[in-house]
Amino acid sequence: MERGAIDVGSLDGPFDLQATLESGQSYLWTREDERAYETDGAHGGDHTYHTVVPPIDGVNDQREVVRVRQRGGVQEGTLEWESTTDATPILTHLLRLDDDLDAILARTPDDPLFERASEAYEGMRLVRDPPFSCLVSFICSAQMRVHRIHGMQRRLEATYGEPIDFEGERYHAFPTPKRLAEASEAALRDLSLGYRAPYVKRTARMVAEGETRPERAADMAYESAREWLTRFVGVGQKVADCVALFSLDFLEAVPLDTWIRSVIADRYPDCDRGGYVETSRAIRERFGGPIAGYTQTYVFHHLRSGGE
DNA sequence: TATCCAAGGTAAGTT
DNA sequence: AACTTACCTTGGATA
Repeated sequence: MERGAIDVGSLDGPFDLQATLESGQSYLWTREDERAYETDGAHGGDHTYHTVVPPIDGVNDQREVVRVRQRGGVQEGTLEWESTTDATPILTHLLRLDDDLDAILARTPDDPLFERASEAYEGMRLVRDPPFSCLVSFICSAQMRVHRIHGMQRRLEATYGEPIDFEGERYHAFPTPKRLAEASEAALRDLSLGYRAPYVKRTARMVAEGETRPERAADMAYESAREWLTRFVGVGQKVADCVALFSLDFLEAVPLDTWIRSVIADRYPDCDRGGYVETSRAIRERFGGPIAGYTQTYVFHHLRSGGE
């Protein structure tokens, strides 16, 4: 067992672990003192979270357990971690601690809605989820509430994920493409995936059989990447944007979900161009171009947690 | 207590 | 290419 701490003050800009992990971006972490995230706008808490990380190119070369909590605030606090390995590079990768948040926020729009959102969730960062897990979790997100999406991922892990024992506890990795491809549709439905069950199975099979992998979109231009990602079953433009933004480093991606669409209708009607592609371009420009995805995530979380 | 409805959409079938 | 519709499940609202 290794343990360590990351000094938040050493980062470029603040960091809020709870706001980052409970803002509906990632469904791959579990809060230890809670069955499921309430996600009612919580931030600044000192809860402990854990995840099991798959091998990530240039970061770690085997599965690792990581537990982390934040102490002492979003400006000068520390991130205390325990892991099967040195978790500093892993956390830096997964939680985008390498982003210069001050510089990014300086590029967001001068807009009252965004001002309120960024004040309410100071230190919220985007995540950088592992691609396959991100893809599956957002396929599951269709027409589903946030805490239920989270529950589906936990059941997938418990049922099909490789177990790893750490400090007397048993953790489960996210299932491999092979395991999900081998699962029966009925078994996946038993985990309450509903009509998403065959989507997950077929997408997993595409990856397991080596046909293609979501990572391949990372080297493409943004709009090409989004279009390309829709080849996976259960992935349309919106889910493709989520994978682009929350996993593949396309910070310009703005997923057009029902919340953002209602914001567009209410506050930026000139950006509603009818189709996804054109509306996406317009709102991306309004939200800050290259960092529009950061703006989207603050606005989304703010609205979803009751702000207006 | 029973019923109804909508939830971070997508695929497949029509016009 | 643009427009409908069906699709699993279930917590929370309404009667």
